[in-house]
Amino acid sequence: MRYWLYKSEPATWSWDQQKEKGAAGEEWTGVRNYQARNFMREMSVGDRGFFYHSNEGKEIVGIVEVVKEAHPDSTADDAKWECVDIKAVMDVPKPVSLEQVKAEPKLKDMVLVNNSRLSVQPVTEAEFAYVCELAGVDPEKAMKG
DNA sequence: GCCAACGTTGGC
DNA sequence: GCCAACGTTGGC
Repeated sequence: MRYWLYKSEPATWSWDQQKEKGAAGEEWTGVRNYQARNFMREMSVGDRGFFYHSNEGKEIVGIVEVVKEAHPDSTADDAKWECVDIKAVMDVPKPVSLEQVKAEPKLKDMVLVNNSRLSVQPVTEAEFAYVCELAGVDPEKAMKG
């Protein structure tokens, strides 16, 4: 089991819209960055991740799970671009802001802080657990389902 | 709305 | 294969 973070501008694709898709989930389309695509290729069904609102909000608002591994992105002209399908698992009671993440010494190495332009990124198990605590989520539930 | 950081493109 | 020009992301 690995952990990830997905960024989305709420004006384009929000957490509410993600939740409306329910257990079937939805394709995480639109990634046009090789690093981000390569991370998606590494994902397995069941991997958990954070859903982050960029630009507006700038906070982690929910927990998602991979339901389908990497496959061609139907919105891309070029077959090289791929996406996974993810579903919403749970809200976080206390969204964790970028500001909070930056203020936490334990989270100083998060990609979110160090590479602000990467839209799909890995999160370590320790980081994931700690952010869960800040978010008011039981890490056991968030990490094991 | 600005701009820094970063990635990609394309001329040479 | 270098690197200048350009485009995009996303924090501020």
